[in-house]
Amino acid sequence: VPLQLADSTMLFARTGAWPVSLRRLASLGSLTPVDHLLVKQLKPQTLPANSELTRPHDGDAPSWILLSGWCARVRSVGNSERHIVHFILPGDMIGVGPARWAGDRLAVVALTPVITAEARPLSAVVRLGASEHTGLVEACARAAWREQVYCLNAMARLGHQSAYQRIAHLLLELHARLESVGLASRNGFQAPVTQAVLAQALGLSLVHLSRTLRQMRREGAIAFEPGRIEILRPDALIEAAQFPHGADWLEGATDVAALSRLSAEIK
Amino acid sequence: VPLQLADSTMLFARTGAWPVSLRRLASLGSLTPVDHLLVKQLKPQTLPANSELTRPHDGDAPSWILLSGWCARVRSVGNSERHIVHFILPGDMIGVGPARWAGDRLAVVALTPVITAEARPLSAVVRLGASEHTGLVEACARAAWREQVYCLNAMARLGHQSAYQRIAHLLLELHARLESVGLASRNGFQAPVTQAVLAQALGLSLVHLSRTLRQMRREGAIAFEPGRIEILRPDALIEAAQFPHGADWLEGATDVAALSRLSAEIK
DNA sequence: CGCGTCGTTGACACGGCTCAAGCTTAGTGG
DNA sequence: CCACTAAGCTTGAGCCGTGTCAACGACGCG
Repeated sequence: VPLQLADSTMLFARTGAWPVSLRRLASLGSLTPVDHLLVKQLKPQTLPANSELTRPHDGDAPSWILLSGWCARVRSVGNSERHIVHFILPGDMIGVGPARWAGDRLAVVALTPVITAEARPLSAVVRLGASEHTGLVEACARAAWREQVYCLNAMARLGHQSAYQRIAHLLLELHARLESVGLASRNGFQAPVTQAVLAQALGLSLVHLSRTLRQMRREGAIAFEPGRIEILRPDALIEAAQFPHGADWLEGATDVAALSRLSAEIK
Repeated sequence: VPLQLADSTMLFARTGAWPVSLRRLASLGSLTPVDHLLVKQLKPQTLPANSELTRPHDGDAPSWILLSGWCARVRSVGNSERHIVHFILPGDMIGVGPARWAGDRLAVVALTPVITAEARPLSAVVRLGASEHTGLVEACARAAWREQVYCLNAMARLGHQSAYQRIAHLLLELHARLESVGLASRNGFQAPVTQAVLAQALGLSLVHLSRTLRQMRREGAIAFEPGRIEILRPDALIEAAQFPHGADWLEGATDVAALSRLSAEIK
């Protein structure tokens, strides 16, 4: 686990600040220099693993922007079982955005030590929808949108896929998400979480998850060491996953015609 | 299946019009007489089963309000398997509301013959957020909220529950939803869908669903005939379900203290 | 009457869970 | 520096929940 943290904080220190969050926002909407300043002025702080960033029924939920480490939205079901609804990765925001949705009411916990920033100013701007920040507002709206898409993906995984398929799909999704903020190499990424955590997100038992991961490794589809995962044969995983893992398939502004034209050109 | 339809249309004819939808909206926000008129002026129409009310990537998705029959948001995963994300019941709206969320991009199909009304005028009013319609706007926002809660419930079911538990939870949820619009008796409701449909929503095979339903009947927990389900021992189902089935647990405006006071008074 | 859909039931295979043990690694305190 | 411990991962054995395949009956419809 410390591997990833070190990595992340190094990046954090090296580039000055905010590379992840700005990269994320910029990929979702066009930011002005003022927007950049707005984000950069937020004060980062570190929190230990297992901190609760948000409680289930928080009156006015705090707003955060995650700079390093992984979090998860969780819901406890039954006796002491916790269900991970979806992961929150560096660059993601928590409770920021104009459109609140039901998932916002679920608790958010830090799965690792994290670096976050209180994003109240950002949230306020976005909620006002100031006209000089349309790019920023749009970026936040899209971020919220994606969060929901990841939930829908999780549903499809849980409802209709085998362990192997679920794992394949989740790994591809995580890779795509991390890649979009520059935290993944071409075919690998740091995954600073325990297998138990992945199991909770996939609705599998720890033992079976471990077994299936090993099978994937045996087949040469993936490789992994503690804290890091390599996707050796993306095609194999995509084949197994059976449905799109990016967030684009439900992207707000894209239309079908354009998409099919695009895919035709690629072929 | 015709049982339920006859029932519903009779209700529809008897009470003049719109009892379901108005009841639903009124339960979510306080409506003015003008709001009532606005809803009543929508023109109802009937559509056959399996109609697609919304396609996956519809440019400007149409708005509907469902008056009779059941619909579902579906997503196809893999080869020819369709996943039912959640059910849309009489009184529910489709594509109405200020806050669009990702689920809106999924296709909606009619599971039965349905009576719907094009709700474009309603949608327009809500999207403008006219100040003389705050109650209506709030009602729509809450409706959208609930839709999301039902998705989250589905996730928890799929991720961490056995067949028996999933069925128990879904039945309770459906009962609660139908009861809130006056379409359920104290312990039963019309369920005009095939077991295959329930299986798709629960992520179970048709055969196993059938078996488990029969087991529940054998135990005296439920009773059913084609098109209708009775919950004979709610306590048994609640015990099995293990987590709340109503939409209240995540309700936007309510605070915990008020809720606990309320439940204390009831006892 | 024949047909298709829906529900039911049985037999069987298999995926995934549970229990349990053993292994590595890192952290802790003597 | 070396036990000692705890956390995480792996592996095996066995069981049970579910999926699959297949056959059948009931019902509604043309």
